[in-house]
Amino acid sequence: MLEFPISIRPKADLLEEYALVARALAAPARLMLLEQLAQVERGVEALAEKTGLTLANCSQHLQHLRRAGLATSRRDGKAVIYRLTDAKTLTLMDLLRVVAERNRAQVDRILRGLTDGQDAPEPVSRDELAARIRDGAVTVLDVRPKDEYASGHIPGAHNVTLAELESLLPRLDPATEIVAYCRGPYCIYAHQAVATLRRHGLNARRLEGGLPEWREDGRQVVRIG
Amino acid sequence: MLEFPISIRPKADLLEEYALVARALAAPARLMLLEQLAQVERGVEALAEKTGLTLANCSQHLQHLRRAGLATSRRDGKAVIYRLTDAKTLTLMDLLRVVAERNRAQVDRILRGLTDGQDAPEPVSRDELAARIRDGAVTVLDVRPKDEYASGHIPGAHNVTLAELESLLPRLDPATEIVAYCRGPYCIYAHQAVATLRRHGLNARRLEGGLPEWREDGRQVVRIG
DNA sequence: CTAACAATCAATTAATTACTTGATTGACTG
DNA sequence: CAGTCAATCAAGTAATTAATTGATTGTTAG
Repeated sequence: MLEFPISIRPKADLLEEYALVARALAAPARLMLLEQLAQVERGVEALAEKTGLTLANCSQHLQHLRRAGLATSRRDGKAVIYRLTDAKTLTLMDLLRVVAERNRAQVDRILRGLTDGQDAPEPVSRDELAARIRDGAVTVLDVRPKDEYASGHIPGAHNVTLAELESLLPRLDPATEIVAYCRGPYCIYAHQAVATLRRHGLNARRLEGGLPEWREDGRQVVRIG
Repeated sequence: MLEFPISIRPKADLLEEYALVARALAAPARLMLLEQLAQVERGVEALAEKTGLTLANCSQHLQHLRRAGLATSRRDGKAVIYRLTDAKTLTLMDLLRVVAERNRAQVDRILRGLTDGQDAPEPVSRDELAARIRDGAVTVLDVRPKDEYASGHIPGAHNVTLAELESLLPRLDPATEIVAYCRGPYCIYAHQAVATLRRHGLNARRLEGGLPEWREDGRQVVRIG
């Protein structure tokens, strides 16, 4: 009779299992994929295009994420749709960022480079933004690509890509506060948008976290189509 | 004039920074070191002995942890003492465990092997244990090595290694609940102790987390010497 | 200053992991 | 059922990372 053998080095085997999860987070390509999956579930080909990975490479990275339990997949006709397993994955991603920002001077240097050395103001909390939306006292900008905006965005947010932002500047009111958001903790679009807006004298801040975190808080999200 | 160059691929560079933190967690040897550092700060030689790594290898792993911001070091005479940077590191370690336990059947299999296939009871929360200690209605066992017990333990806990446990069995009262704890989320001593105790008809459960988590809650810890 | 000790560095080898290419599988479509 | 499309697999190469060994640095003690 064949049984699953019990581990003869349980401690080493357990550590190996935990390390497997960490290894899944240990490649930039997979962090990029997780960021995408945090926006909306997608098939392998779409993910490959979004991230610039080749199809086979993308598939292999996704399988790595699935083995580690960070993503799951289901078949839908010819396509295999991947999504994040649960919010624990988002939490893990954000903790990585927090630790890196606290302890790696290099991270500050990169973020500062995004704003031409200006000091960026503190981000707006999601609670605060929700309150200001209720009062109508804020312009909300979603700085992600059109398709991601379409698959879910904060109610009332206007979709403006960075390329479009310049042409929008004259129509923005310097008296109204602007809050910009993007994909979440790893995304730099909102940083860049806020830097551009402030350079032009507008009162702009970033939202803390991005659309995935807003959704995860259980707040309302609007879909198109 | 030389300046720090601003990043020309800020997104890729940021992801590389976050992946660096994850990579630090991606080796069993380093997880073992982090578990040790969670008990008490130590020099490189002591850590090498505790983990079974060679001195040079241990030093290199510790430097990897330091680069990632998970550990920090200070010089004390001839010795270099390493410690965890902050509680974020503990949180990261525990999240790895949670994700692995939720999604990796292999983890269940290993943990079940520790208890001869018995179902283990739910662990006791730290709040509950604190309350029971106040009432005097519980025997607390610290199942770690003597030196780790000496460097900090839960008030009133008795230090019993697994090797000593058998000889203690006759002196334990089946009517009093026993709570066992060890190093924390990656440690299996408490699992094994509880399994042994229950096999002998005693009413034993594990503490949720270990000494580092208890300390992190801001609860009292006793030192010897 | 010299000896002793703790830790790190440098260089090599072994082992893993990432990416590419081309073949294969599975499921729908006409 | 053949054709098509999406994804995976398999095999090979390139790149990274881990562990070992021996030399070197910094610090204290005598």
